[in-house]
Amino acid sequence: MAERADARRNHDLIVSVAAEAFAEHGVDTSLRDIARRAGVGIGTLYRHFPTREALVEALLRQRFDRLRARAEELADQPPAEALARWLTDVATGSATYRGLPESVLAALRDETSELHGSCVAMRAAGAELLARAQEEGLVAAGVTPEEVLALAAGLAWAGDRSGIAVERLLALALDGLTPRRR
Amino acid sequence: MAERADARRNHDLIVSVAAEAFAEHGVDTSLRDIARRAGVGIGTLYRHFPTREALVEALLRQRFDRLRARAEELADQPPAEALARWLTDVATGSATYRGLPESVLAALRDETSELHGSCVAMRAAGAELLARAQEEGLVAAGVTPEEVLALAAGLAWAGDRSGIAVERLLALALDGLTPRRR
DNA sequence: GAACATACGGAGCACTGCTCCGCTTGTCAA
DNA sequence: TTGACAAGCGGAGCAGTGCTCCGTATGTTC
Repeated sequence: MAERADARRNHDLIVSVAAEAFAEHGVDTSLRDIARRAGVGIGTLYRHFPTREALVEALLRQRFDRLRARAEELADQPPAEALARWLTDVATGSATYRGLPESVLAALRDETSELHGSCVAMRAAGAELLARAQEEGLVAAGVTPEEVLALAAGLAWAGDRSGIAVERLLALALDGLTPRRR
Repeated sequence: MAERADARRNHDLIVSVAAEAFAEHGVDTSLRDIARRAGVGIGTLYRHFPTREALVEALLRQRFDRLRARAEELADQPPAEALARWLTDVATGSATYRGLPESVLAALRDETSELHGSCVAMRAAGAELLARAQEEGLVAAGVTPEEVLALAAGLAWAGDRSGIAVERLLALALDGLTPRRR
């Protein structure tokens, strides 16, 4: 028996309402509230998304895919600029929903997560940019993609909490707070 | 009428149990649980600390005071090292309780907070270190104390979530990810 | 030892995440 | 068209949360 039409309709409805609610109140929004706003029962919401993470994942996957695509777009630009631009996109994009940076780091670590795959693909694309910058000596050799992503996520988090622009914090970290003695 | 002995006893008991519980499960630990572990009723806990923030504040104030003192200790060291050491202390100290970096940034912003005073004092002491580093051209002129603190808090947060050492992330930010073209 | 302000404890309210299950409803074969 | 039935729906219900309120107990003072 094929997928029922009402099920698909509800699925999409919940996703779109959740996107709105998350953007408005962060990823900790009450799921009951989302169900209410979508006009479905709480049971229906849980049928489609057994955990809150599952719902976040549905919204996060496309974000990861977009960031991967973005990294590939930037491949033909000068390494330093490409890396800086990409990290800015990562950080500012993470500020869409309050609580999202946490999900990003969680998805990277949790290998059983549905998201892990697309998250790893994104990281790999970013790693490419990082490697190119390192080849040209623009970034220290020992720096790993994980470190760079953690840095970006942390600054996205801090920007949200402090009211300081994420771009500013990222610029400080990229240029180095303390200029090199020369 | 003087303060009752049982009240003072309970107050101190709750604080010490809370410190333990926060260190173990983060600042979002159930307050009912803390009351239970302290052997007092939930009402008693709320009588002493009307909000969760009040309880966090009681634990945070001494931390701020210590960081202020630490900044003053470091005053006679070379500016760059002094700033780096102090920020390391800020960041690693923030990792004591999960959720603490958030409280730090919140206390800085919320001027009505009980904590605001000691938090501002700490910031001022840190600002001194920053200013000295800037005078010697070791840090770019436009960088503000708020930005530096937000950076440290964000990296403390990211370190906790990513499993990467806070010191490592801070070192990346201080040295600059992208070495200067010269 | 009496009087009384002060502090205590927990029942209770409105909320949360999540489960479970009786009742609909969409779908497809007859 | 109609019947059968899997699939999906909705919400009552459970255990937990933060927080309030108030009758009861207790430390303190005269």
